[in-house]
Amino acid sequence: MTQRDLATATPVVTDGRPADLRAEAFQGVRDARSRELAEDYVELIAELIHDHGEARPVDIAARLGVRAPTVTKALDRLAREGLISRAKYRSVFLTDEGRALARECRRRHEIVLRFLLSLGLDAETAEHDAEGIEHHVSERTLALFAAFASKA
Amino acid sequence: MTQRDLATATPVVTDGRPADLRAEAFQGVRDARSRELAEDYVELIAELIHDHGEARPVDIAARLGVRAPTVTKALDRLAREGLISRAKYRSVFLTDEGRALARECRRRHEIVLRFLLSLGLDAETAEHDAEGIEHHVSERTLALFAAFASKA
DNA sequence: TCTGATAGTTAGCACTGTCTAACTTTATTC
DNA sequence: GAATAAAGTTAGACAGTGCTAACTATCAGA
Ligand SMILES: [Mn+2]
Ligand SMILES: [Mn+2]
Ligand SMILES: [Mn+2]
Ligand SMILES: [Mn+2]
Repeated sequence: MTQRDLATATPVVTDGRPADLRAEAFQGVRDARSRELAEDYVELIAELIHDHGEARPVDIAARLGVRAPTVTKALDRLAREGLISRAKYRSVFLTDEGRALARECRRRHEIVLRFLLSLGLDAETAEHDAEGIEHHVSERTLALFAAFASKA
Repeated sequence: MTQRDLATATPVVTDGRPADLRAEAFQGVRDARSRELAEDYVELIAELIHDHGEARPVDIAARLGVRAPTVTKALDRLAREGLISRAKYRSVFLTDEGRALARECRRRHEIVLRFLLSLGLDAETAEHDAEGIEHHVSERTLALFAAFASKA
């Protein structure tokens, strides 16, 4: 068997799935990862505005566990992407688009969280895991999670 | 209410949880994210070695859906971290540490995958979501997933 | 209204993870 | 065994995500 055979023998199969389907899955995960930050930021900003009337960088930093300049830079990106609006030395506002994304993220977060709790997980671990998992669940999975949680 | 009050009123509570617990969760997610790449690589390398006798960069690249130089650089990092060993222009081997990590990742991957399937998710979406979720499930959650899948 | 404390920004560093273009090495095939 | 194809590396670009140190702006209280 030549190397080329090894690499591309008719449909390339490793674990029973063609290589490009796997590649697609990995691509999807990379995409999700690139959106994670923005999602956590807008979700948190919406929450701060709701609970305290405004979202200040210092509060964002404290809750995310990062330093102030990290937040400044991230907010610049979010502004560039049209998710927030801001003026120098002032607190942050969500654009319509940002608000929509925040709502969507909050929904995902809560479905995942309720699901984990309904499985019997303790509250702290559930919050922990939900914070990561929320960015990697498809709409289909989410539907199953929601159904399970309301049945349980 | 002054700004300082807003930020640190006795225990800072937003949604019922103190800010540092949340920060810890986000820190955990950032840590997980920084391990994701290494995990996917060693898992895939182990699989290629098992199925084809060797793990060649070109095959890794095809399955991950990235270009060859991306793989070269990633493999350099993995070697630096002691997870793989390699010689220039040759295929890749796992160190003992790499093999151990690969086993652990494969286990997590399979538990998450089986769980999603047992919830009723279709195979392709399950693979997709598992590829992302696997890096963000705690051992506790994993135990609940495994129990649910074997009961179902 | 000063003034000191708090908040925010800027500059600059480090590392990750992706790419393309160009080159080198290895493998296949005639 | 020489020519060609395939695989792999190197160099260099660029964006993201984090940090510290140093500066600037705003706010709160005397
Ligand atoms: Mn999150
Ligand atoms: Mn969240
Ligand atoms: Mn994965
Ligand atoms: Mn995996």
